Amino acid sequence: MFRLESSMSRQQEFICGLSHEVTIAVLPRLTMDELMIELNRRVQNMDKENSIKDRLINFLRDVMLEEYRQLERVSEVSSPEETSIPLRDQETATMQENVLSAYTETMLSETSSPDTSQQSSGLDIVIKKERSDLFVPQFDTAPSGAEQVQLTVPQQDQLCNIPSPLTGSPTIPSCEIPLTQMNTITDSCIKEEDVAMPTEDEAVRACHGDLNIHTPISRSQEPDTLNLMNTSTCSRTDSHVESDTCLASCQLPPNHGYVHTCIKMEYHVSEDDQNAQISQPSNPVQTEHYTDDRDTGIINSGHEKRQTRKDSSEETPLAPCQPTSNQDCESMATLRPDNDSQIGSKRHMCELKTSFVNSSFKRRKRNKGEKPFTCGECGYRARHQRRLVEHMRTHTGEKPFKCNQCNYKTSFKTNLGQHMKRHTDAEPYSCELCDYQTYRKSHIERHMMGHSGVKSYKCEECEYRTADKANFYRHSRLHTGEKPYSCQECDYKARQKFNLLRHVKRKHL
DNA sequence: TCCTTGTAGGGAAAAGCCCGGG
DNA sequence: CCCCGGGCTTTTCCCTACAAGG
Repeated sequence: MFRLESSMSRQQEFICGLSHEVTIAVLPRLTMDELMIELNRRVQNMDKENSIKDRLINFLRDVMLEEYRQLERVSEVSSPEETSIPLRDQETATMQENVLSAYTETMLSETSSPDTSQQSSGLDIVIKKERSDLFVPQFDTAPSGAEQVQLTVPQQDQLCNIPSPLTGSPTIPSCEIPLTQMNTITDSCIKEEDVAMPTEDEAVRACHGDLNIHTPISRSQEPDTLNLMNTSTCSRTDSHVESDTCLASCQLPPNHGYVHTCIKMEYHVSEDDQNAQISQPSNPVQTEHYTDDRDTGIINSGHEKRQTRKDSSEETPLAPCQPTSNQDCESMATLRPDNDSQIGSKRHMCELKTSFVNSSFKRRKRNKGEKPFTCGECGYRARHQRRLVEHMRTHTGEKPFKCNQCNYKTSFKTNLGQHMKRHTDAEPYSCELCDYQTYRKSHIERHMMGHSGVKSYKCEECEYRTADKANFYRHSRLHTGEKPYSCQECDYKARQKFNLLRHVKRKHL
C-alpha cells in the first residue's frame, strides 16, 4: 500500500510512473483537459530534449572550431615548445571547464525546472541510457532458468520516490541479469501490465488524488522492468525487424548472424522505477482474487471458464513432453512460459466493468508479436509453445521423423515432407531459358539469379563478384589464407574439403 | 596436378497461414 | 469471439558435391 506524492497534479500522479503500455491504456479514461495537460507535458519534454541537444552540439562545434584555430596558430609559430603548448594546455583546461560548466548548466536547467510535470517523465534519462547501453553482449551468455529470478516486494518508499532534480539523475542499476532472465522479466511484466490495469474506480480515484494501489504486483513496478529489461533480440533466426537503435549500434556487417542484445529504453524511468522490483503476491488471501488468464491479461467475468481451465493447467505447468526422453523432459523444464515462472500462478483480479481496454490490449499484444516461450539453451524465443518444443529437438538431437524410403531422419516434420519430394519425379519448377528443372522453388530462384547476371556479393579485396553467398565465403578464404582442411598423411592443406578428399584419394589410397 | 569458381542438391531451422476444437 | 495446437507451406541459410577451366 502506498500513496503517490501529492505535489503533482492528480492526472500526472497517475500517469507518471506507469509504463508506456499502461499509460496508453489509461489515457482513454482521462478527461479531455487531463489529456491535454499530459500531452503538453510530453511535448514540453521533447522540446526540452531537442533544445538541450542543440545547445550541446553548438557548444561542441565551437570547441572544435577553437581547437582547429589553435592548430593553425601552432603551425605558424616558429618555436611551439615555448609558446603554444602552455597556451594550449591552459586553453584546453579552460575549454574543458567550459564544457563541464555548460553541461552542468544544461543538466541543472533541465532537471531543476520547478515544473513538477518534468519530474517523472524520465525521457532524458531514457535517452542517455539508450546511448550507453545499446549493445550489451555479455547478456548473450549464461542464460539462466526463469525460475531462478528472485522476486521481492518493493519497499513503499522505493515505489514512488521521484528523484530530486538537484540531487542528480537517478542511477540506473547495472544490468547483470542474463538475457533469458531479462526476457523473462520483461515478459512477465508485460503480462502483468495487463493484469495491473486499474479498474475504472481506481482510475477515477487516481484522477482525484486518492489512489491507493494495493496490488502486491504494483503497477509502479512495471516501468522498472520494462525500462531496464526490455530487450530486443536480433538474430539470424529471428524474423522481426531489427530496431533502428540496434542496427545503428551494431558494428557488425549485415546478416552477421550474431545476436543483438539491445536495451530499448523506450519507457519512463524514474527512481521508483529503478528501485522497484517485481513481487509475487504474498498475501495468501489474495490468491483467490488472482487469476491466471495470461492470454487476456485483464480479467473480466466473461473469462471465468477459461480461467478455470488455465488454473488446472497450473498444476502441470510444463509443456507436455513430446514423445520423449528424460533429456527432453529436462530441457522442457526451461520451456515454461516466462510469465508462469516469474510472477506466480495467481494474478490480481481487477474487476473491469468494461471490456474496452481488455480488447484493445489483447489486440495490441497479438500484433506486437510477443514471444513468451524462451529456450533455456540458446535464448531462442517462440510465440507458441509448440514452436519451442520443435526447437528443443535441435538441442536434444531427437529426430522422430523418418523417411520410409531411405535412412533420412529429421527433427522437423516439415523437412521430411521436403525430403520426400526427392523420391518423386515431380519437378514442377523449370527454367524458361534452359532445361533446368527442380522440385524446389528456392533452387529455381537461385538458378534464375544466375541467368540474370546479378552478382550482389562483391569482394572488397579484389574484383571478385558472385551471386552466391556460399561462394563469397569460400572466396574470402583466399584473402585470409585459411586452409582448414589438413591431410593426416602429409603436410597438404586445402581450403576446400573436396580438394582434401581428392588429394587423399589420389595420393594416399 | 592443383586450385579456384560456378552451379546445383539437399539438410536444417524458423516462420507464416489456415483451420478446427475447446 | 478468442486462444491454442495441428497441419501444411514457405523461406532462408548453409554445407557439400561436382564439373569446368586456368
